[in-house]
Amino acid sequence: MVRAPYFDKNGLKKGAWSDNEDEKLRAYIEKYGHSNWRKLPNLAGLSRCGKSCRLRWVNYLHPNINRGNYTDEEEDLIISLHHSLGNKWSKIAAKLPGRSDNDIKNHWHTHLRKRVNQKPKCSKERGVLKVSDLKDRNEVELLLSILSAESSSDANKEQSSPSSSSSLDHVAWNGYSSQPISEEPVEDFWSMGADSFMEAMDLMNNYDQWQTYDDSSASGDHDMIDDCLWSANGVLWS
DNA sequence: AATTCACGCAACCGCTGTTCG
DNA sequence: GCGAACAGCGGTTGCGTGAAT
Repeated sequence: MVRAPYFDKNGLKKGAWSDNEDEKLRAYIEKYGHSNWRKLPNLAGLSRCGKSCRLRWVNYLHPNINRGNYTDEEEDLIISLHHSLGNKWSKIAAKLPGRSDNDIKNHWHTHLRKRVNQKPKCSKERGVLKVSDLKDRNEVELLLSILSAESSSDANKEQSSPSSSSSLDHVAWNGYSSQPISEEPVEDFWSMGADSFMEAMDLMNNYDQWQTYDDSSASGDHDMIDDCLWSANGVLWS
């Protein structure tokens, strides 16, 4: 499953790690820490480069690493975070204790990407929200009030328990913008998201195509709406 | 039983950002 | 302010494994 071990031209070992190497690395770091990855291999008696040692420790040997199966909650969180952050695997990993960026990246490419690509545009399954559910502006505003309540309850949770993450801080309320906004405080985050959503809905009103979602002439705007709804579903049905 | 193929994941590579002298 | 050294990140690759034929 991994590359066969070999030595490069500098005499550094590459490829799969042996149990003996793992033990040496683990023992060294547990005793002395890893203040300097460059020097660590020599000090630990390993014929590896510092990069390789760091990667092995971070992705495999670190005591907090969770190598179990991903839960549905973790997968949903990754999907939401990916929607808002893009391929910022280290930032996503920071929200999932015990999971490394590499592990999440692999899981995304092998499992979740397919799942997201199969996301239903207008599915009735699981009560997924769809464009045709929103018959007029009043319903859009109703949706926003629901999401707003969700936002403030999350903000309260955040206050009472700082270590738990708010659900909204990982949901893509930038609507159709590709700009990452994860660093925004929750309030700004929400207001930016709501504006984007309303903007997209206004566009939809202008086209007067609430019930003709598949009209290809406005596909770009439909994509925007779709993104907003996908985000909304992330909040409503997670 | 043998072969082919797709998948999953550990590890590598190159680039960027940060720190330090 | 500048350049070298280092750490970290994200994209990609190599290969073992198991399912399919």
